[in-house]
Order: sequence, then structure tokens, then C-alpha cells
Amino acid sequence: MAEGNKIFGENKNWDRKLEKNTAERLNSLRWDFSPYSEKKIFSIDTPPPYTSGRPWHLGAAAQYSKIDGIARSQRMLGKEVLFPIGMDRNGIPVERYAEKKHGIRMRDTPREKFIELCRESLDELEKEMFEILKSFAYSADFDRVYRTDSEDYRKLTQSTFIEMWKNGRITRGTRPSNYCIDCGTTIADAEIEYKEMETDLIYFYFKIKDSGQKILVASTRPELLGACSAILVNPSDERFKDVINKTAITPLYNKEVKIIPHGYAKTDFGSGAVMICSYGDYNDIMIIKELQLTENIVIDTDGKMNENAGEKLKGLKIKDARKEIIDMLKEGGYVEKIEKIQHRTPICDRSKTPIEIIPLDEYYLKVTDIKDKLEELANELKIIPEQHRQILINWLKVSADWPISRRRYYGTEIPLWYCKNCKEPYVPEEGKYYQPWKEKPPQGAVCAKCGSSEFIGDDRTFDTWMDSSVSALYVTKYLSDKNFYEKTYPLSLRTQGIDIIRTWLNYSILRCYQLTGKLPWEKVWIDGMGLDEHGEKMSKSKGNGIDPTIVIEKYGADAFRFWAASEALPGSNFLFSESRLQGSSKFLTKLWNVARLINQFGNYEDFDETLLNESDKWIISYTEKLTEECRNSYEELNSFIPANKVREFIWNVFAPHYIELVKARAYGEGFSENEKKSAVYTLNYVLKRLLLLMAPITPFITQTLWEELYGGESIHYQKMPEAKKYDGNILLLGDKIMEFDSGIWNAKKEGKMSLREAIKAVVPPELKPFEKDLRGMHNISD
RNA sequence: GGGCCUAUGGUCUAGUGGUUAUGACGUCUGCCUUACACGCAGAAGGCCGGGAGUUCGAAUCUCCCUGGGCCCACCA
Repeated sequence: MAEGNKIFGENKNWDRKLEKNTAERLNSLRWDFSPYSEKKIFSIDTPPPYTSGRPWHLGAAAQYSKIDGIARSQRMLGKEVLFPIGMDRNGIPVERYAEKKHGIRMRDTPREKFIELCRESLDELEKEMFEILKSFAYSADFDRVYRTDSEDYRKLTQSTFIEMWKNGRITRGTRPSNYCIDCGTTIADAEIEYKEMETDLIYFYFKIKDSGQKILVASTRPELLGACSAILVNPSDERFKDVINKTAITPLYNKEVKIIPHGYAKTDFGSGAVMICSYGDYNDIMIIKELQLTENIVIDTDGKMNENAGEKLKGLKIKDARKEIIDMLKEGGYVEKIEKIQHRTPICDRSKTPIEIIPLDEYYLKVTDIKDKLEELANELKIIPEQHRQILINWLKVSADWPISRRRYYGTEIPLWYCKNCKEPYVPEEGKYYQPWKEKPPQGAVCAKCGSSEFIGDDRTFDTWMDSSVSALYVTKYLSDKNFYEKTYPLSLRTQGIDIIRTWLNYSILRCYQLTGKLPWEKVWIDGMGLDEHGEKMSKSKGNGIDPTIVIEKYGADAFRFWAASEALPGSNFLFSESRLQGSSKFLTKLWNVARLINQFGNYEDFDETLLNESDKWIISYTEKLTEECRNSYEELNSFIPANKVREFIWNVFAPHYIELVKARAYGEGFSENEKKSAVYTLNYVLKRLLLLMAPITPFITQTLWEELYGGESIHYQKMPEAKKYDGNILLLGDKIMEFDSGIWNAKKEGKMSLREAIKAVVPPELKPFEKDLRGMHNISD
């Protein structure tokens, strides 16, 4: 206590320096989870943050601080809380990061070496992320961090894949992929750049079958004419009303294609009629899928035209084929005109070559046949806030089978081999981590079809969402501990951002349902986005990301956490604002000074509550009502309400009215010993309660004040008190007290009196029980 | 371009059919009142984005428009 007084004496403001004094004790608190606890289990599936070159900006840190508030409040509400922390470490972002950092290209680097470089980067980046999390006292189980690229985790991803394979949930199909002809590989969306390039827009005619009519089509990709499977015109376009739904004949190829009315065709571009080819661009993919048109591929992976393009074009490179076919169209008299246009072209970010869309053989996870069931599950799930359910439902409605294989290096390997003789896939047993690109299949592997024992490993990896979509299974020990799994699955809660509903939420439900037949959680808590001060999403490309460490160093972690909790209701977007953050920091200083004052008076813990003064009964009733509101909100995973209610109470009621009302009594000036004790007891009663109510949101200041004033076990091991019965009538009288105070203050102000000066005033009859305190507070004379 | 969400004093936010619309930050005025000047007290500031409708009555419900956000797709 003596030391405590010293801390109070020297520090009039709460700041980062004081937080750092407490940080070590705060971060060393442990909450070991036991599935056998008698307490109610509350298990949380938290997002494993992506460990990549992507900066961990303030919006993300704010979200994690709110999630931590949920875990802390649930502990204080008496639950046994499973609060794991994972690191998502698979996939393209880290590959790109390593490429940039070392100035290398993934496919020019030996795979083994490249993986090693990725892992080094991940370890460095991960360290920084742990530091950030600990800087604001994230209270997850850091002793058991999981990593999605660990052998154990990848084993789970692979085992669940094998299980699904055996259940017939995996299919093969071709998928239009980005392909760079110069690099000779598929490229990821992240590796695509867009560049304005000048291109020829060719206007040429198709004949209409069984009539003398023609239709004029404009295309930048005439070499795909052989792949044309439909012509689209806008249904409202008067120019085409005579030919809609008729059949056109492709020039040169003489194939029949339908003229289909579709909103995708814009009346003001080109001729208004667009030909759909497999595949000119991504819209073609959408349209071909939507209208169930047949694809006809005319370009091979070497960038040359194939036999489907016809004798004259076969073997030509795309550019040459385009020239050739334009000449052929001209010769045939089909061409109306050629326009030069600026065209935003997708190009490979390395070779700067325009990308081609070419179908490749990929694995899919079946979705379409269980869409209805998934929608039913999505409706059963409790979603906070409710309004975000629609986003999930909308995606479920349009979801197709999920392509899960990727031609990348740093990811969980697809655990398959293929028979050298007959190409039949060989699937190993679950329960082991496999690396088919460098390992032989398990000993004794024999092809089920032809009996051969020679195999080639699949060198692809999974889409990263294949890993993260089973986080709910990993943290509940689906594979490794049956008892644990049964006690913890389904989990109580999934927490995540609104931006990954289509991916993480959607795929997790899909995968976990397919494997367990159940929803993975009871509730999902979906937070909004942290936006910059202009309301735009923080991102590396925009350069508007704000570094949370700088903000935390400047204003303190609790100010940051309090700001995050109090700024917006869960689910709403929140804009970064330095001045509001400052406001939070001022509030904490206010609380600090309230505690400094109360600390001076000591405490009388054994005071008999039946002897309480009326003013004290008033503020205690107020406190109980506040407790009720806060507890209810915490039960509903909402810290916005507690943060704001507590701030309003402290700043608008407790400090200006109650404390001023009883200050003289607490000092013992002109009051009996019992009256003094009653005030001091109540001041501590309320402060203690406020600290408990705020502990989940602001762990540093509450830990510090609790240590200084009340000692004993950490505040974070305490239970959130239940609200006692309170007197509604006295609360109404309290409002009158506050009105009376304002009246006096106004009168003194108008009379240019100092607040200490004596004033003549009449205390209204209903405030008689408070008269002595009021007279002391305002220095009222007769 | 498509889907969804959203719009409250200078800035942010509560409120979700019914008397004078909540609070914070900022602004202005006056105060160092033995916890706090990162404070105290007081004040100004809002046709609740625009338009139409439902209703006895709308910030609150419906439709349209406009701005913003998220995800998806990116113009033959």
C-alpha cells in the first residue's frame, strides 16, 4: 500500500509507462482450460491471424482486442473458457513476401529451398504479431500456439481430405485458370496486374440461319471465334429485337450459336452484340456456367492454337492467329470495321504477358448437392449481429463446388499419388502428414486398378481455406483427443470479421458439417471493419494502414482497447480517430484520479450496510442498476454497452455529483465517524464494482488499481458480481439531486461567485434526506 | 458492373412509430473549488442524406434517388 500511494502521488495521469509496470504481471496470468471443469464450458474459435507481409493494421488489432474482451468477460461470468491462438501460415501471401524479400521467383527456386525461405519469413513475422498481441494483453493460451503449417495441423487438413475422398465428396473437373504462356504456369489472382493497352476491336458479321439477316458482333479476341458458344445482346436493345433467340452461323467455322438476350451485353459498347468464348475473360466463365453452354478450347497451354481452332490456325501463337483470322475474315467479307480501343488487360506481373484463361484439371469439394442443408444450418446458427446473416445466406445460394487444388509451393500438400502405369490415384491412410512431391507413397502401396507399385506424387497444394476451415476441429482435438473433442465440440462461439464471411465462415460450416454432421459452433460474432479516418478500408496497396504499435505506445493499450470497445456496436464498421482515442485516454485518467482520491480515505470493509446514509444508498442503487445492464450485455458478447454505460456513469454521475456530495463527509469535516465511514465504504464499494465491470475491456488499469487498492488475487481471476436488488425510487430522487446541483452551479455562475462561496438556498422537501450532504457540497447558508 | 449493408449537430455515436432526439470529441465563455487544467461549471450548435408513400402520428416502416462501406466481378 505504501508503494501504491507513491505511484498515485507521482502520477496524475494514466499512461503507457504505468501500463508497462503492470504488463508483466498481467501477461503472466494463466487460464488453463480443462474440459472436465465443473464450470460451463465456453469455447471460442478465433481467427488465426495471417502471418504475412500484410501489415497487421490497427483495424485488425482492434478486432482482436474486442475478442479478448469477450474471452475475459466470459471468464469473469464464471465460464471455463477455451481461448486458443493460432497462426495462419499457408498460402500465396507469404510466398509473395519471400519472393520480394529475396528477389527470387518461386518456380525458379528449388521447392525445398523456397519453402525454407518462406518459413524463415513466417517465423520473423509471427514474432512481431505475438508482440503486438501481448502489448494489449491478449489473453489467449500462448503456451499452446497452433500453426496451420505445422506437421500436426497439416495432418488434420490431409486426414479430413482423405475422409472426404472416401466419402465421395471430392470430384475432379476442369477449371478455367489464369495461365501465363511465357512463364508456362498458372498464376494466382494476386499475381495479375491490369494495364491499359491498345487493342483492335473487330466488328464483323455473323449470318442468321435460314434468313438473309446478319448480326454485327464486336470482339477484341477474334482468334477465339472457333470457341464461340453464344452471342449475347441486351434484351432492351431495339437493334436486335428481330434476331433475339434466333441462331447465328459463325463465320469461317460455320457453327450454329444462339443469340441470347442478356443484361451483360451493354448497348453502348461495340456493336451491342458480344460473343461468348471459352475463355476470353472471366465474364465468359460466368456466362458459360450460367447458361450451361459447352466449352470448346482453342488454345493450348503452350500458348498455341490447337486443332479446335481449325487447320489454318493450328500451331500458331495467339498474336499470329489473331492477325491470320482477321485477314481471313476480311477475305470472306465479314469485317465491317476495325477500331482502336484502350483495353484494360490482365497481365502477368512478372513477364507482363497478357494472361490466358485455360482449363486445367483440378479437384473440387462437392457443395451443390448439400446447398439446401447448408442454408438450413445457416439459419439455425445464432449470428451477432443478426443483420450479417444475409451475407452468408446470399453466398450459400450462389455457391458452386469449391475448387480446392492449387499449383503452389507453400501449403498443405494434396496427399495423393498416381500410378505411373495407369494414372489411377492412390490415397494413403489418414493420420499421417504426407509430402507426395518429395516422398514415395507408404510402403507396400499398390495400384488398386493395375497392381503396379510405381507412383508419381501430386505436386499441388490445397487452397489455404482448406486448412483454416477446420480450425474448429483442430482446437477441439478432433483427431487427437476424443474426450476433449466431445466436451468442446460444437464450440460456443466463432469470432471473425465481416470480410471473410464468404470464405472462412462459409467454408468452415461446409467442411465441419461434412465431417461431423453438425454446425461447428452455437454462435458467430461478426465484427465490422476498421476503417481509416476517411472511412476507407486500411490496406497495404492504399498505404493507409495505421500501425497499432505506434498508437498503443502513444495512448496506451487500455485507451486503445476502450476506444475499440466503445466506438461502435459489434458488427458495425468503425473509423479510426485520433481525437476519440485521446478521449478514451482522458477517461482512463479520470478513473485513475477517482481512484487516487478514494485511496486517500482508506477503507472500512466491515461497515454495516444498514447504517448507510441516504446519499450512499442512492449511488449504490445506481451501481446495481449499472451492474445489471453491463452483465446482461457481457452475456450477449457486447462490450460496447458496458464501456459506454460505465463511462457515462463515472463522468456524469459518480464523479461530479456523488463524489462532490460526499467529499466533505469522507474527509470527516463536520460529520460523525459513522457518517464518514459510510461515505468511504460506499466510495470503495462503487469503485471496486466499476473496476470489475471494466476489467474485460481495460485489463491494465483495472489490474493496477485492484493491486494498489484491494490487493489479493488478480482482478482478472474475480467473478463479475451479480447485481443486487436496487431501489428505483431513490434513483428518481438522485435525478433531482443532480438537477438541484445544476441549479446551484448556475446560480453561482450567474452571480459570478466561486463554487466554494456560501450561497443562500432552499433544499426542496423531497431532498431532505440528502440535505446535510448538499449543504456541505454547495456551502449552503441559511 | 452485381449482391448485401449503411446514412443522426463540425466529427463520431445511442435511439428503432408517440411529449422539449442520447452521449462523446471538438468549439465558445468563466473558473487552478485541498482526485484530476488530459480538470470543473456553463453555453452555442441538429428541418435525424434528398424525394415520395403508409399512418391520427416517422429519425424510426415501404419505395426511389444520392453518398459511403464490404464482398464478388472487372468490361467484349
